Amino acid sequence: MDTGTRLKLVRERNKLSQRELARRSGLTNSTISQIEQNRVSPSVSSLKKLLEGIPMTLAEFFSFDEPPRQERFVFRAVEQPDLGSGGLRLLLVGASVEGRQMRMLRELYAPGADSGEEPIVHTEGEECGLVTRGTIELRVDGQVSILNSGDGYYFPTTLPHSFKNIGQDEAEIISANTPANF
Amino acid sequence: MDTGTRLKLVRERNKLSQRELARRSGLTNSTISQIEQNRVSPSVSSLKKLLEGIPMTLAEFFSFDEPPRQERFVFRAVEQPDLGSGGLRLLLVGASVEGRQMRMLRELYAPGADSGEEPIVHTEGEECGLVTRGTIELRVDGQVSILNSGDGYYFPTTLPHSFKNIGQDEAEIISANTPANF
DNA sequence: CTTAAGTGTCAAAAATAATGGGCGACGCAT
DNA sequence: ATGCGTCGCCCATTATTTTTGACACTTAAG
Repeated sequence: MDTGTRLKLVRERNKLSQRELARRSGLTNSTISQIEQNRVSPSVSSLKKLLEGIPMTLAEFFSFDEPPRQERFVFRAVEQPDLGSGGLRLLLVGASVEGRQMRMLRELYAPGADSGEEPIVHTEGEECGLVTRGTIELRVDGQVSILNSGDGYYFPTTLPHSFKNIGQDEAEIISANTPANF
Repeated sequence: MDTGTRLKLVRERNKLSQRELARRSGLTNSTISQIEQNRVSPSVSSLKKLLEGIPMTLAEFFSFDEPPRQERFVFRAVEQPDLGSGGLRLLLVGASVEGRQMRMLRELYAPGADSGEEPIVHTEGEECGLVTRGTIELRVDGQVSILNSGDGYYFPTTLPHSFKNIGQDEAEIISANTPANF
């Protein structure tokens, strides 16, 4: 969705006229008109001023979108695609959900299997999970922890992290992370 | 945090030089230099082009905060507070994490226990989960499904929904929802 | 009907952002 | 030391955005 349409939607939701929003933000009504028509692309500073009159943050503005439309709610075990390789299976729940905000995985580690060092490709985001079977060695930012069934974790994905099954049986983790990268 | 600093941080995290990012985004390195020094405020269209070269969305860019500072990553089973009542235990993972975006629960349903009809208080948000033990009857927006171990679900929290353990043994669900309400 | 205050839009001037070229500084190989 | 490639920054010109000051339209009141 383009910036102009988005602004118009936000403004109308708050029952503000272009002129009223102009007064509150310190810009002019003409500017707002042109932005909403996508005749110009506002500078970040201008947009920021506009949103202060709403009020709304830039983050909220850009993450604002239509409620997820979907017909399917249930994703059977056999329908979950495997994103892993080798001794590691990563089964994705809700693969077909359009525009989802989270990614939930059922992670199955063969004995000795590990996730490999994850490169820091993402500049934001959080990851959490819970061990349901087996014994996992978790490394986050240098810290090493041993997790057994029932233990959970929560960390920012900006930190280097890796998982390894140090038990003799298969280990299982249910994890969720946001945003739903790939 | 200002836009320039933010961009610089994001660019450097992805190990891109101003010129490399310029090449990828179609803008010039001079522009990037000036933006990062906050000598100019980029237009949304320019910023969008820049972020496409990262790649990153505008929403991600503006919701990017300094990495959540926290010392603890692991949350043991015994440390997880119980938010449920009656035959339902809701164990919260990462309770003490400041400003987290998700809420992960380990949900334990006694035979016959249910979650009750959840009122629609939230105008946005998503919920997903996976059944790890037992048999659950899930109702979402009138649709009824039976889920067994390994089956997952994903739906918008704007829809009415409820869970019930229809098996003879305890049932377990690992769920995550966003935003981390309450 | 007339007036006044409200709405969103438009065109030309003023202000701001983006480009293209050039600068000194750094690391690295010759 | 010299050259080479890259880094980020600076500046004058060009391109884009923002303001100014209109315009046409709608609504409600006199």
